[in-house]
Amino acid sequence: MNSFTAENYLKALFTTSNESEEVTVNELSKQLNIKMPTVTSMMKKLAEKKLVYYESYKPLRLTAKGKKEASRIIRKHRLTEMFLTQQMGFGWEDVHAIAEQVEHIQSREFFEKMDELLGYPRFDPHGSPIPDKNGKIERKNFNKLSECKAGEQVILAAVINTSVEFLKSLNRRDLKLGLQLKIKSISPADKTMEVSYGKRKSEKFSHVVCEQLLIENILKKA
Amino acid sequence: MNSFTAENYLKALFTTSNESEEVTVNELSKQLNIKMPTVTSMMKKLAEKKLVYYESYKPLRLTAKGKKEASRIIRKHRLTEMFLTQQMGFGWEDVHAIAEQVEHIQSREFFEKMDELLGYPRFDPHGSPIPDKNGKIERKNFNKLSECKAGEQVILAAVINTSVEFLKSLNRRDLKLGLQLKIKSISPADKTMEVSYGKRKSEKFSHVVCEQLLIENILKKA
DNA sequence: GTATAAAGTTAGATTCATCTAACAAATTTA
DNA sequence: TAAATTTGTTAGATGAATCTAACTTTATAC
Repeated sequence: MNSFTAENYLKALFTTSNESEEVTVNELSKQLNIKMPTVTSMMKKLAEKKLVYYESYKPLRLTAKGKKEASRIIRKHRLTEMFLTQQMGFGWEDVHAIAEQVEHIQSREFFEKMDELLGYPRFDPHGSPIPDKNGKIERKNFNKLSECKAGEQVILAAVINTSVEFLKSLNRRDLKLGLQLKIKSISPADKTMEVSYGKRKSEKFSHVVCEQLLIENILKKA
Repeated sequence: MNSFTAENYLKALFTTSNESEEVTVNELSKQLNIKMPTVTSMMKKLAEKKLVYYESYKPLRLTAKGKKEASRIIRKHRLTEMFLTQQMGFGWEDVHAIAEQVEHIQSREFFEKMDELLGYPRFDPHGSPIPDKNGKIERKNFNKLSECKAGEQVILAAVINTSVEFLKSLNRRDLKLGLQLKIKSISPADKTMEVSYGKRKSEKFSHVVCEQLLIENILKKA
């Protein structure tokens, strides 16, 4: 089995799995844009390699080995995204497509060097955590901006939607991770939020947009 | 046909071809470590795509289109090698293996950014020319150190042998591109050269080694 | 200048990742 | 709970890249 192919299945299994760490053949098929019979047959092969648990008609689950392998790939992807923005000057909207390719490079040294040059970052340019070398992922419980109340002050910590269009729309409004946002008001009609940040004193964000933005509460000094 | 595969054939055709730009099936087969029948069948496919001229029992030749495509890949390879040494801190002995993988990445922007960050370099870390965007290659007529005479002063411009072992052996002797070498004497018995450079006042290089080192004559002021 | 060796091709097999068509199981719905 | 829908599997085909075995052409050597 081509490592490229297997890696893409593992990554999809990892990122698509719900809280119970399960994925259905159907979900995976849609995610990868590969027909179900192909997925089934690949799952059998990955099961032989002890990377997934596979039983007919049951949801799929990564084994510990599979999880480790998957997070190794996600680590490479996210380190690459970080490298592309921090060291090469790409915008956060441009890095995904390139990282999808770079993540398959087989060279421990290459990614270790990136990590070192970046100062061992813990989050990628979209705020997603970078798994450590053992596959451990820092789980921060960020809340959605849409769940905040008027008057709150929060910090933009991550974006859920990482599509080029969405990120470009955020660029147009000078929105970046780390910015402090102040919620001035929320429209009762459609939940549109009026927010101020940086030099922008009054920006309106639709509810749909607010659901794609993850925030961190500002730490209170003891 | 997978672009990865085709790219490797094109690259090999380009780098293996002699002055008359011809390569035999046998040579290509050895170069790529792929059996002759496989090469033959791939050549027929590349011929359909107008990338090579193929006629039964005749040597292979890249078309103009094929040459352009091949030098695009070599450009990506060499830019990557340069990026790895200059921007990431790798040694010249470590970059080839990584560049073999990175060269297949499909992203104009990625390589343009590298080029820009590097200041549009014209040679890679081993002294090989980096093809320009149109596939044009600067041909410098470097001479072999082995052909120099005692008393000459020259500059180390490139290495022919880019194997890890050879480059490490040069590292051990503090030899780098750009160094000025002074040929102190040549043993009549085995053509071993006694050379001085930098802080090294007397280093001996066997004839075999001297054949792997390309030099540039020092420019005389007008 | 024929015999031998080397190089190249053809034919046919294999493995991988994919597909479609047909069938089976599980889930949802009426 | 039986019918309809969705999900999943099996079987069989396809195209890509590779191989080996057998054959043909070209080059080399005596």
